[in-house]
Amino acid sequence: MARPSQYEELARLLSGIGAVKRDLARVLPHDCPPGASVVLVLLNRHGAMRMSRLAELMAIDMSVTSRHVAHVADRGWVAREPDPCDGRSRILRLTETGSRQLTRITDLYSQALARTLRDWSDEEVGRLNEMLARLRDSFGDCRARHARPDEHAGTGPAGGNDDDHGGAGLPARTPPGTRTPA
Amino acid sequence: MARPSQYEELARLLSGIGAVKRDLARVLPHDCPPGASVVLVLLNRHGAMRMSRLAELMAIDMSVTSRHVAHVADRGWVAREPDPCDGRSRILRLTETGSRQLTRITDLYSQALARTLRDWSDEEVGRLNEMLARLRDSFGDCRARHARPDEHAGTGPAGGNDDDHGGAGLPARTPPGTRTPA
DNA sequence: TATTGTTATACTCTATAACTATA
DNA sequence: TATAGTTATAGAGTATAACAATA
Repeated sequence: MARPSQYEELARLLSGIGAVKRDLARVLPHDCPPGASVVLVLLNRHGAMRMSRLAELMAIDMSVTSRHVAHVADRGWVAREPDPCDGRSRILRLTETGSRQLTRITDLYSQALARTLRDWSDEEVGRLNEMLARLRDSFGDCRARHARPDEHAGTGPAGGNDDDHGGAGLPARTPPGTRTPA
Repeated sequence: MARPSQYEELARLLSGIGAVKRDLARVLPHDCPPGASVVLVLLNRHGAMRMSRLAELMAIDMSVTSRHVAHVADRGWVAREPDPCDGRSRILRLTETGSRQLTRITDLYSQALARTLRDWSDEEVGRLNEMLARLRDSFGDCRARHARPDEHAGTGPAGGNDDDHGGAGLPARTPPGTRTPA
């Protein structure tokens, strides 16, 4: 348990991270905004999966996920294949074109970060990453506990380690969309 | 300079921080969303200031700042006083009511963080804060360099240390609103 | 003519709710 | 009846551009 002032400071800093994300987003191509990019990143990292699983990884509602997926599917970067196990479901898979697009945006993002963080050592960036991962985990615990292991992975271009489980869900009592009454 | 894989990891983690921020935002009162809350926090921390300075601290366009300020001014939390030095400008100042509102939202935010980060030590949260502050500074360097010291501070309820200078601005070559062509 | 701030418009992202199709 | 996914609608946040008032 930290001192209250530390929490206030953290709250303030988290708010400022928005500007960092906005700046980074500006290096992306016009037809591949952050939401679409994340779809490609996660499909590459975790392999083919269903809509619901992707929504869980992105920690957003499935309706929003559906729109992001429609965007990348329209451009041929992701294929929506029927799920042999469940007619209601669709399996999302990164296409070859999508894989090339992912390479492009990953390069752009990394170059921007390399420019901006040129005075950070590899070890320092590593420590920041660890902290952010732990922060995400602390917030995502309740939601992530229910996450099943990738059911349809393995066949895709899949990535590697599976330490990512998206990231949200409040302490446990505040259901999404519920705010303290004014 | 860090390894490219570290940058990719960081990009992925930053994207996940959005969920953390959304969760935190849900504890705020309906009539005081994040944008409005930040206005109160910054006016308390830096003291009375002009619109342009606030926009700089928030690292957003002044048109957006103007809307956030209108929101909190409508509720009596912030007063827009004429600037004796410049008829075009307005001095923003936190009111007594605004100060009480700030206390409320700070408590809500801190309590939410305390619940979520109950297994983080004070020192660990401190390290995370340092990292985030440095990250913000790395991104905000070029924009912050031009920031003048608070001109109209001192008189307000002003806070303390002035190590905050908002936070954004890309490496230097990418002007706001410019994306790599698809 | 340049600058401060406001307003109108548009875009991205998100959530809720209604709806279709399948289990 | 319950679940997977889609679509319509609404709200928060931001950026650009046009505008008013002042320097």
